[in-house]
Amino acid sequence: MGRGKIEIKRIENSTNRQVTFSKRRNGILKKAREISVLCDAEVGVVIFSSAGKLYDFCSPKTSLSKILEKYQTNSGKILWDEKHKSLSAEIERVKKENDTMQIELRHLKGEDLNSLQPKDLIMIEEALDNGLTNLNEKLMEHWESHLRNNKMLEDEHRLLNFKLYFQHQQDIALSGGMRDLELGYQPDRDFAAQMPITFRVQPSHPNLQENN
Amino acid sequence: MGRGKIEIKRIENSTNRQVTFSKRRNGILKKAREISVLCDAEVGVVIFSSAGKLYDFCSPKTSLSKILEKYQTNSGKILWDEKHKSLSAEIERVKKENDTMQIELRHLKGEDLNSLQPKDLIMIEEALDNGLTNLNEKLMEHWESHLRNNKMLEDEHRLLNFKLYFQHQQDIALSGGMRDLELGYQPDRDFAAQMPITFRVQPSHPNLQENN
DNA sequence: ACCTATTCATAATA
DNA sequence: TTATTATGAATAGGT
Repeated sequence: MGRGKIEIKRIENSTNRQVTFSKRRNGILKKAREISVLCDAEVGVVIFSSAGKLYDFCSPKTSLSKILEKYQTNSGKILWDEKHKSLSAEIERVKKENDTMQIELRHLKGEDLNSLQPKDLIMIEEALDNGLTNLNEKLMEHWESHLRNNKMLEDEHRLLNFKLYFQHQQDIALSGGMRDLELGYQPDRDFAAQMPITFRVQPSHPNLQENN
Repeated sequence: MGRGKIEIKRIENSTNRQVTFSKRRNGILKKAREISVLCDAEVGVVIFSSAGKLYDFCSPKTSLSKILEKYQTNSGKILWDEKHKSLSAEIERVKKENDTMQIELRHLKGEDLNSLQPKDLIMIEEALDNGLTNLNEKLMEHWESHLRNNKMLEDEHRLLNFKLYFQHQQDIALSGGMRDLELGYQPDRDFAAQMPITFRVQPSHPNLQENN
């Protein structure tokens, strides 16, 4: 097209090359715009001149990012930079770790045991036993601390009662009047109900039986 | 260019649209190739048809990756931003899941219990109990299957012995000779040592005591 | 897919 | 760079 046919090979004359680039570049970008409108296509064009100047087109209602993402999923080619690879690898790694833990958790909860050999089952059992031991130790600490606190409260309570009583007697002595003393220590009857299951003696926790 | 001028707007007739797409797509890709050769330009084109089919061109001696990397440094636009974000979010999500499981695992193993309240400890304990129950059930299955197999072997053994003995007696009867019968069933004395820890009766597994 | 009248893009030129 | 224009290329519509 033009005053003469040309061969498709590098234009040696730099000026001509530049002019041709300018014209054809516009031509391509125009065509890209047209096809995207006419045919409802998603188009992305990126052009660098030999001088390194950038020109680009992207069909409306989308973005180069989106087009390129689609390109990757569609072509299987990977356009990503190193950062992406490392991110993907990281995901892969963490997901694997996740799976391993998932399985271990299931096993500890007594699920998905069918594929395991007795040897493995016994290892899990030992882990569970161990966990229970540690757990009971910790619960015992809590319990003892609870008892200690309770004892302190009780002592304090008694002391207050004593003081009030003493005051009362003093009042009586001073005024000759008579009042009911309504205060008095009352143990918490609901306490047993708050006691953790662990400490209600039951056959499933012989260690605690021994500790009792 | 064609039998008539057309307006640049979406072609409603689907067949026409498809045909036009096909023609113009080829046109663009050809132009892209030509400008890259004629003008020594770097060109990348990605086109998706409305049906989602992918066509692309990339100038020789380079790659879409390289062109796009250059695009980013040159334009300042970050094509990967969205992808980056989604990947990072994915990592974040999976790592969080990981941490949760990590903590749960530790707790089940009786580690890092200091921050927990008795209520939480009891929940963990119930999970462990549950796990142990399931586990023991599974081990019991293995054990019983083991015993069954053993019984079958034993029965077979007895049968063989009986047959051999019978044969022996026949031989004696027939030959009048005398031979020692050296075969006989002997129980496996080491078997107890192979018995998994679970089944050796011990105070830590009262359920099994009951099952015995 | 092929045909071709027509429009469009552009090479040469200024 | 831009404008002009002759020419070849691209393609719309039809088969």
